[in-house]
Amino acid sequence: MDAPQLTVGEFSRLTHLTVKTLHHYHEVGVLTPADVDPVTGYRRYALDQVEPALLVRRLRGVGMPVPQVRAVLAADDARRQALIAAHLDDLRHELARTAAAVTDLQTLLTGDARTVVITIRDVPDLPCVLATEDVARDDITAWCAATYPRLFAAAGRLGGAGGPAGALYPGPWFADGGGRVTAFVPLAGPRPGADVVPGSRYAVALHAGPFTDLDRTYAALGADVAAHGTGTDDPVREIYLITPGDVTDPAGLRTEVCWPLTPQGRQDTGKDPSCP
Amino acid sequence: MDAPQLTVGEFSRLTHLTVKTLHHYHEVGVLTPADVDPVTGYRRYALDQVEPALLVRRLRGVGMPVPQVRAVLAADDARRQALIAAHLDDLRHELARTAAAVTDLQTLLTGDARTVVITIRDVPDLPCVLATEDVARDDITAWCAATYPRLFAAAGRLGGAGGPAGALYPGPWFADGGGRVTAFVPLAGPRPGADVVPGSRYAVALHAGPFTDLDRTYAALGADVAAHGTGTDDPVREIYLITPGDVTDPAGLRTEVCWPLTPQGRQDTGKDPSCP
DNA sequence: TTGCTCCTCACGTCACGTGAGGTGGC
DNA sequence: TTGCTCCTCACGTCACGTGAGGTGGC
Repeated sequence: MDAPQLTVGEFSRLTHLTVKTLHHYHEVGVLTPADVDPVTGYRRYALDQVEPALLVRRLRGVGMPVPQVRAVLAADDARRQALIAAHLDDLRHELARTAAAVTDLQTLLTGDARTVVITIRDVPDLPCVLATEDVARDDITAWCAATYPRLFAAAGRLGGAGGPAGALYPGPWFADGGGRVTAFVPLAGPRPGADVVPGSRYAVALHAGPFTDLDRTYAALGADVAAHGTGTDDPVREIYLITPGDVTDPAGLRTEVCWPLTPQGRQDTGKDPSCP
Repeated sequence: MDAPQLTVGEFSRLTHLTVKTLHHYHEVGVLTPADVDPVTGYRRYALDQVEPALLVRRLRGVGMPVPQVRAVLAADDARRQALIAAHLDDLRHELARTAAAVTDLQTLLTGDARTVVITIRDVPDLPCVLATEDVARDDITAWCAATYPRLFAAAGRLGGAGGPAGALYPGPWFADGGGRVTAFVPLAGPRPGADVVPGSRYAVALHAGPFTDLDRTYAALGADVAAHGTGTDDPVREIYLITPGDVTDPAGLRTEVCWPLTPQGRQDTGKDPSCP
């Protein structure tokens, strides 16, 4: 007796996947019918394809991308567990990101911390250890998490860090959704042959809170500079006074945003609240 | 003195929206530049467009669809609050859905409740109040929540309900992602002129747990029927023994799934555990 | 034979991203 | 004048959904 096979319609009834979805899964190789009639093109599914189909439905239901679903189906049990666990971890991160985004939105709506104090500061050339790389906007957090420990370790071997770490973001970085970034850690003393982050005159604002909110400070700062017409196209400098390594609550983070000015622009205000 | 205007690149630096994103928002009318040079096509943004841009970034960050974002920007303060609150509510529902999907996945993986007991039952014609409508799969939960209270109220006026409510899902319903559904509530006594849900022989399985897991029971039932070759293309019947109105934990739900058989098919098993 | 199921294109959706190829402004 | 910024198509991505137009099986 032949093992019974199912048409797409019947298979769809068992699995609650639409026919169009089954066509799609056939096309991309996620659920290939046990049999395809070479003349009519009719798809035939075997009963033992029902179980994988239920799994596919659930994996897609938790947002796993189709290529990963295919990988899960092809994997043995141990690897299957690992792939699924990894995706659930991605889900948790995504959830945390969304929660943070809701907080950001509410912060904006309630108008908390709207006052941004802008000071003018001349920053000298800074001997540093630094790293420059092409980084996409989406990868910047992971890149920083990997890079700064390395830089601090290197600085330690050269006499220790001489101040908070920072980074340089060229003008087009945000416009392009990524690009060349420079991360640096200043050295405690002058060091012959060390890299140097060039000084400049800056309009500086202190950003309190999560990085996702940085655009608020950028906006206030950039709008002020635009209104005065004294900006340049040099990179923006960020200085990380209190970092995710120092506090667990993102609300505790402190970052200085430094917008480059022409040397002939506004005068150094001397009194800089964040640099007493 | 002219109010300073910003090029896309500059505006992008202030708002952290990419140039491509700003082009897109221009095209779809979310953020229209204050000025567009008629000859070069150059976009110019005003400083007071920075604030709406920050809002757009946050609304998109919490997943609000672009048309809704446009509506928020166009709305006055009260309506704006309402639209945002409504979306955050959508987000919460989506979150609950995902959490349930994770549970479903884990249930499948641990293999809990895999044993499905199948019985054969002859169901007689049933006098009912019923509602038939075209419903998409995504809308089915909301439709049921709206329809059953109405049906129970109607049954009450006709002498009360004579058993648990149910529904008929035609064969192609799942294949097509929706279609004509019939929801019914049986009447306590015979009632001249009342609608009748026609009886049939069914293979019946009791589904314990959330509706999102129903495919598991459909699969077991449909596979069994396919293996015996005694199925028909009549609608599947669901019977809601314990409904979301009865319990808060979806794990407590009890639903009978009835797969139609030919009258000459397998015999009524007589002893039906869920119908003592 | 009727009507349902099945088939294959081909295009639409959503919110942008990715080049290609060309021009404007300092 | 060079090089950067800006522009407009046109097409790609992702996971299907939506018809159109036609054929197979009971």
